[in-house]
Amino acid sequence: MINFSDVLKTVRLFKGIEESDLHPLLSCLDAKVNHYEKGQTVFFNGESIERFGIVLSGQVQVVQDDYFGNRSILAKIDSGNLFGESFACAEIKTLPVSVITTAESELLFIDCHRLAVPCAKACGFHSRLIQNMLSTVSMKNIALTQKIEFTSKRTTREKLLAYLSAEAKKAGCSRFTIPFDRQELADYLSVERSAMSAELSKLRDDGVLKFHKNQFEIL
Amino acid sequence: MINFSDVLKTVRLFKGIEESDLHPLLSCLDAKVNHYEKGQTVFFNGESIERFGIVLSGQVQVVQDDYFGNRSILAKIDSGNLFGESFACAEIKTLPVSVITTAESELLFIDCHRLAVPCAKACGFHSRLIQNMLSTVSMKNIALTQKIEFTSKRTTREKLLAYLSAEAKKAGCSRFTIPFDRQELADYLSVERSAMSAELSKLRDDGVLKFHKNQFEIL
DNA sequence: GTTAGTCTGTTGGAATTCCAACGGTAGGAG
DNA sequence: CTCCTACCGTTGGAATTCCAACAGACTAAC
Repeated sequence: MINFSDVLKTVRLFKGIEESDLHPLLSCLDAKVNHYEKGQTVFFNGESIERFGIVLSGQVQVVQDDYFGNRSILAKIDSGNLFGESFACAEIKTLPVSVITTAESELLFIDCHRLAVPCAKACGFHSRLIQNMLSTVSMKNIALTQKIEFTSKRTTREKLLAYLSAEAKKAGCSRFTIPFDRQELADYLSVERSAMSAELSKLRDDGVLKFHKNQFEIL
Repeated sequence: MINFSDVLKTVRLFKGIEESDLHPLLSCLDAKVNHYEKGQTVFFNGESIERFGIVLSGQVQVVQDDYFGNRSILAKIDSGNLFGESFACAEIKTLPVSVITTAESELLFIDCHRLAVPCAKACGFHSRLIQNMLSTVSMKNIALTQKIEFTSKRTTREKLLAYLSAEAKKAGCSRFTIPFDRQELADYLSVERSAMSAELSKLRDDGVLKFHKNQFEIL
């Protein structure tokens, strides 16, 4: 295994684990690194996976083909991030998606069972790792639930207000900065950018909020 | 602890664990049962929780109040099901929701850390429990992701086709039965029931699908 | 059989969103 | 400075959805 420690440090799953402990941990987990060329398929639709992946370099995409053959991109996974962990952990029999590389990539694979079952040596990192894994999946869960709350509103105005008020609540302040530009926000809320811009202006004119670029204030 | 074994058997988190092993397991986890009257608050918005709950009898609701004070119901949790597990596992500092009882209830509480860290006795159920927990949270994750795929489509027609084709794929057959009535399906897809009904009829007239009640066939 | 209640499909007008196109502004490159 | 590009707001007509109301089919209770 080449030296990927600078990437591994940034992986949330390994948070709280000393850099010096990473190597023994990975061999304990029987982790394996594979090299992929651009455009290769990592996980095939329909197969059953027991390992999930971590992108060490390059990028992968999670894609889905529907009944009619239309392909849609569900996620782009960059260096330092996990993919397939939900499917591996949920012990899904047939993968409903495919994972393909969009660039030459180094990918690390870890067996979900190995992670969940304490090893014979009872190494001390294991419980930390398990907590991190649970935390990672749970946080994704919370983020997804929140997104659904926003997007399930019927009008653009309500979606915006739901999102912005949540951000204000999170910031604990009526003034806050959002991490999206307009196009990204529109995509996140599943609305049209121009219609959203118009609605933002309307909200401003109605005296509900002020904004400048990514800075917002609810009045 | 009174005899709740008939409920506990049905809890997914304990799948694969012998009924006779449940009692020692629960005491190993330091699980506690509390009684609540109807309308009591179990978890308060803003607090930090380390335990999640399992409904043994009665019902709880997960509710959220937005910036403007409007309350919305995020979930109704019946007997045998978990609540708060994502927040407890993700180690969220301030709970963004409240949990309240909608009926007189018996609730079981389990510490997330206790669950993730192998106990001193190294009891054999632990790794099974951890796998079940990971599996439970991951499955919820997958379900949420799928729902977002459907609802993020722009038109009712596309939402319907995305959902129905996914059901067909899941069933492995162009004929299948859905678990919703019309109103529930409309709520799930975040569209208007009547508009959805109209669109279903249009899809039938266009020769794309057939249906009778909850039975559908894609042509 | 009658009645009440629930579920589903239909319809028409009001409201909203989509879509494409355009203009303005800010920032970077040459 | 000028050109170029990216981002944002605006606008108007087309398309879609929402909303309320109603009618038919079915079920359960009496």
